[in-house]
Amino acid sequence: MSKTKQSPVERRLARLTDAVREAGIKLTHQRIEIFRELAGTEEHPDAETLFEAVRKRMPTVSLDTVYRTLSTLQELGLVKTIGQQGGGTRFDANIEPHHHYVCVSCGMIRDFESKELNSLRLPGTVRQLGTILDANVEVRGLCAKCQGRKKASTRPKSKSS
Amino acid sequence: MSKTKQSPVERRLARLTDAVREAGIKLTHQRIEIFRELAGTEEHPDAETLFEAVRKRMPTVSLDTVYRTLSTLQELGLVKTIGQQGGGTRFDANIEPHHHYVCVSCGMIRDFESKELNSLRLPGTVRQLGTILDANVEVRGLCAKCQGRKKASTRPKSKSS
DNA sequence: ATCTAGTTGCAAACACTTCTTAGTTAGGAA
DNA sequence: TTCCTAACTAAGAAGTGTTTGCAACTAGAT
Repeated sequence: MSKTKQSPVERRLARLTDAVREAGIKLTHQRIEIFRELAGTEEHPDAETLFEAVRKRMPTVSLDTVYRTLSTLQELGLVKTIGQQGGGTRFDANIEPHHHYVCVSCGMIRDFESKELNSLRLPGTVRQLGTILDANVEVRGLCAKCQGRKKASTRPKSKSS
Repeated sequence: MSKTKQSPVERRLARLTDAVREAGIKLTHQRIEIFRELAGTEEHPDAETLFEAVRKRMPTVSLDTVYRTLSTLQELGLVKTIGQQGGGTRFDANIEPHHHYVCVSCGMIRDFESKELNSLRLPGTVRQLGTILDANVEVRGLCAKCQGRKKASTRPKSKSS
């Protein structure tokens, strides 16, 4: 229910307020500050970096809370992680250009080829960031096997409890 | 060991032999077996999985050798990792569809937008793997800042003493 | 067969993340 | 405002995934 024009950060903070209320959890200073910090940067920080930044304004905040809050924000769908989480680094002996399909449920990764995707037209803004070595596409979805499993377990779609 | 036609695995193993020789390092059983295992699977295993697999044939191999070998193979350019390695999980408060530019040197990540890339045409083979939730492009390169740094440090050694 | 630098196996260290316990603070409903 | 309790801090410990130090070993050259 935003009424006036807000900065991107304020808009995101408003979304936090809504989401927290809807989830029936508390809107604590820690949650606000941690999210504000993340929403206000383009640097995709890790937990430690975020902790140090928030600490400047809230000297008593603990690293543990940063981790817990990020986890909560993820459940609320307000925050995403970059790259895969959980499990270790995965290796690939295929050094030809190719793309990946990743199952969001079981983590399965499969290669696929596409000449078209090998030569994507990238927007000019990218070139301003630096040189381009390669570009690959990561498709995420639910693999055939996991679709079967989901169906079998007859689990109605529910939000995280 | 005398076969006329080579399987893809054998072809890759031949590349290993060459690369190892060229780099002036030793072609140990461990390196052969670890690489053979990785080159022979499409599953993009992690170090632990690879370790367990190699162990069946080489019961004395150790997990740290797997790690060290994978690192060596990476330096030789025979193996790649999927996703970012090193550092912790990185977070993103931008939940709109977007793409990433990643600097291979400093790890900097920047978002970029592209309507065109938001609606990529994916090959039909992908659909056979499972449902498609989203697809995003990851561009890797050397960011402007690191280009400057590289230039400065790669400068032909002028007489400085 | 001998030599030796590069490699390995083992254990221990390390980095990141999560969890435990216990005592305190503070959000927000009544 | 009062009260209930979720959420917090603190300090520690544990769980993963990865790296390192060191003595023993071995690939490959002589």
